Amino acid sequence: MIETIDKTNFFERVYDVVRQIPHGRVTSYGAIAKYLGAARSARMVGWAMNASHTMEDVPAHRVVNRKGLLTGKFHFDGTNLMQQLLENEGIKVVENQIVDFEKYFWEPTKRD
DNA sequence: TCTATGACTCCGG
DNA sequence: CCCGGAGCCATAG
Repeated sequence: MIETIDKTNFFERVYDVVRQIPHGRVTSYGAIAKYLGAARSARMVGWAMNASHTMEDVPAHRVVNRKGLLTGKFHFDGTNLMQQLLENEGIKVVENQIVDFEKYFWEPTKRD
């Protein structure tokens, strides 16, 4: 529940949304930012993800840019760890880009 | 307080 | 869709 989150922490709001991403689905930074009411702060979402390393329940690998490109894969420990995690969820990834991105795309507002 | 930065996005060509 | 440029804004130093 977003309302129950400590709104003082922008990061935690992002983390909460990311945690709500269904298994086998992905979303974009902009979608999250928009859901948080800061559509122009997509970069902040990415920034928050950078700090998500301290979190364990934050599937940052399910968050990609609007093109479905794994822009943050280099921030993971392994070179292709992010891709492996996505493929493990049934998502096809080629050249650091999610195949049929629109098909796997998940919008926070839908929370399907 | 001010400046730099970024796992982004939008816009025009 | 690709490319270059501009905008946005929270956090770090």
